[in-house]
Amino acid sequence: MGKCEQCIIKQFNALKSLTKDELIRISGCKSSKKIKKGEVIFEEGEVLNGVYCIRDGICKLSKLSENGKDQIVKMVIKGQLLGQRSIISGQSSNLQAVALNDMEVCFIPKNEIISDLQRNPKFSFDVLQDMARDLKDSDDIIVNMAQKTVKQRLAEALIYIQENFGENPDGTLSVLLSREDYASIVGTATESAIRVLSQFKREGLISTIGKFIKIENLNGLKRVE
Amino acid sequence: MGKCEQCIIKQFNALKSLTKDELIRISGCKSSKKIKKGEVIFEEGEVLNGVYCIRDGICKLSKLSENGKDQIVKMVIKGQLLGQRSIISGQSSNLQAVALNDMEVCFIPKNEIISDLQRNPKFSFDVLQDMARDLKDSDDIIVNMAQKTVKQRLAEALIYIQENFGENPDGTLSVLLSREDYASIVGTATESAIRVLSQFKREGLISTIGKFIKIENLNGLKRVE
DNA sequence: CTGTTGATATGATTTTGGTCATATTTCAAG
DNA sequence: CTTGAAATATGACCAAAATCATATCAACAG
Repeated sequence: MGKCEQCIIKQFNALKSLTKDELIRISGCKSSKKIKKGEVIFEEGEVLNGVYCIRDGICKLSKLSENGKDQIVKMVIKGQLLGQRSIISGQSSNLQAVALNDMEVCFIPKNEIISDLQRNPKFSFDVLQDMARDLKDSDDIIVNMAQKTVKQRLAEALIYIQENFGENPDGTLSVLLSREDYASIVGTATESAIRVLSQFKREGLISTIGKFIKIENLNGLKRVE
Repeated sequence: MGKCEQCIIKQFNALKSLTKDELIRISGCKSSKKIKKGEVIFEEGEVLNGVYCIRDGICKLSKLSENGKDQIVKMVIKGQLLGQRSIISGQSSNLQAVALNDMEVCFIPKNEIISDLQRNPKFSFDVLQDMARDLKDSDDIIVNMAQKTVKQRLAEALIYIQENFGENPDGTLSVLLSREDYASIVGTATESAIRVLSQFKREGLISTIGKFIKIENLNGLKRVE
């Protein structure tokens, strides 16, 4: 099993602020897991016993609405930590996590994280900064949900995905999402998401290669009204 | 000027975790302010030089959308801290803060808060917990915005305001909001908010006494579809 | 008391997007 | 290669909510 002290993934998250000793201790109690695409990492309402450090892959965090539809709230990618919020609040998770592609994660037990948070101010400040960023992102999402049209939100989602999760060699978005996932990100009906994507394609804003989507006209997408 | 060590307001926020020494130091550099209803506490994009501890009153945090409409993202009330997020992230504020009634606040300089965060793990863990709670609330708001109707959102807003901000002796909601504010909370047009409130009144779910709203049928509001 | 202003209210119309129905395509299992 | 299931696509229709147009009301300065 890999050693946290030597793992480069930690550069991308708050674990980088841990001391060598703390990392060695984590190394000793962490466990590595492989998670297949579509697999549930944790359920809404489940009590988490630790956090996941994502070594590879992407997952979606979603919440079931009262009307029975799933709403994707956030996507978490390689390098980021998953589950801090629940660990810190001590509450059960308010979101479900599902792998969007094959993932590799390290599971770090709750006690270890909590004691590091209480011992290492630099680490806890780093986590604070992560959460502050998340909070800002959430504010933006709320405003977009409330004030923008489905077309605008979908255009922005495509841009966001390209900018944050990267593209394949052929220029297509590296994350493969179903139309239902897109609908669930922008908070609309699956049919509406399909319709809007078809329209974007007709207008030359995007193209598709197999199941993958490629942004053809970034500025056009940004100007969607 | 009041002394933080003796102030009871701090019981309601993370400042309760500071030591007596730390509180005395804050007392020495804080400043008290009175803010009139409608006054702007800070603007979107403004760099904050500290946090506000709210001794009395309520304010709204809103963000200007690209379509020119203001979206209320959060309301902050007596006992809570205002501006932590910006101080922690080191970025300018992404929200505007406006007093909803006359307020009394204490302004605590940034440096003092930051150094306490880095020195006192209990304090920083408390702030972490606050932010974790906020993050969960934001998730819920996102899901509601995406999946519920204007009528449902407005009904929930009324219930939320009653439960969290209390009521006057006559049973009316203690926070006085304009129809425009209600629209801005649920993310709809002012006319729509007015229409829905009128409908609620016609159906006996709420009543009005002067400018104040009174919830007459809580269960009815909860069942709104 | 009157005129002005901003908030509230309501009607008429249009737009957006949800729902339901039905094809079509894709892909994997047999 | 067929068959069946799931994902994608598209049309028709309907409901929710935005927009535009007025009207009414409350508060207040002059």
